[in-house]
Amino acid sequence: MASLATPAHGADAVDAAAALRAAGLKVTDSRAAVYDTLRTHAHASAEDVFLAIVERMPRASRQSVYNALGDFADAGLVRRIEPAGRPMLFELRVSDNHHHLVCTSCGAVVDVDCAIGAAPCLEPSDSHGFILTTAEVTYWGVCPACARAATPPLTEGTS
Amino acid sequence: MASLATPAHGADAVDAAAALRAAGLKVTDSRAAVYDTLRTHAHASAEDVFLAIVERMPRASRQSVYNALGDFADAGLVRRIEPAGRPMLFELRVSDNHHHLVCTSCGAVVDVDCAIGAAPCLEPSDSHGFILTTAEVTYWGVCPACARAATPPLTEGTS
DNA sequence: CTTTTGTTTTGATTTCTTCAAAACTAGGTA
DNA sequence: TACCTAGTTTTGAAGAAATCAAAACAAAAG
Repeated sequence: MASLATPAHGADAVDAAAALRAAGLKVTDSRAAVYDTLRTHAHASAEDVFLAIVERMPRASRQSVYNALGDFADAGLVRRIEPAGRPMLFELRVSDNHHHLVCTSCGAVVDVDCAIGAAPCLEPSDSHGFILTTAEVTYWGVCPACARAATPPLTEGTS
Repeated sequence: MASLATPAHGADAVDAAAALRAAGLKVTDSRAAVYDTLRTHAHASAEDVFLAIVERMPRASRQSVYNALGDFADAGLVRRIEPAGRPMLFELRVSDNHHHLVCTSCGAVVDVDCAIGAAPCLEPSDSHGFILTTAEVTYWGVCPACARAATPPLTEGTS
């Protein structure tokens, strides 16, 4: 195995750099690491990202993660979601109108495509004069894993 | 004017007390005040409620407002909404499935009835095995007042 | 009136996010 | 290549919102 031209995550690094440059952002190791983390961890919080990158980059700081995520969001590279009662989450999927399913028990988040047709929920019954920009749909429920965990062991209870 | 049987907000107080009792909650001045505040201030934050009642009840505390609002929510007397990036808001309108329009500029919140039919957004394209309980729709836009304020004075600019 | 259960107060604490300024570095320029 | 400069990262502190905990207190029942 050639020890020179093939760093473990070479391809990723290149892609992240390209994506950052395309968005008009200066490329740094820190930003590339944040970007790559979002590729493997959909719906990651700032803390999640920090914990993921601090292993490889011991000098990374939470603040730089917040900076990077904020810059990405401003540049349209990332979408920020904030389910009630939970820290912000970030995702790379930005070019479509999709919604989220959130587990009330563990906070797990899953993407869902828009329910009916293209953008159904974008038209409220009465806009009250607001100039609308987006419609956000959040489905709340219990994920399969939590539902299973919550169900009694089945050795007693249901007769 | 009879000084005895007609306290300024007697009717309200009675109604609030009745509502609290009906929900199985002990009736206190503090709770009644919180409840009444929600009747006049739809979509109030805990701080809003506190500021509203502290005028009449100088000894009121933020904590008791949080307690009351939490208890109300648990009892189904109140609905809690948490628009991204803003403090929680509370509303008395609980017995229907309605959604919210939030101003990205000033945070103003307005109720909107469900867009299509009864509960359209309650059915995602794929529930991913989740046991769904609610679907929450938030429309984001700029309210009339903020739109007006943001528009240049119209004495120069548009020719 | 007394008791009991639950509420309010007080004050501290936690969690998440943002602010600010000094040290540093990517990318352009001579 | 060496330098400059705008922009980034670090460090540490501060802020906002909500929650926790225990002692003082009050509503409703007996």
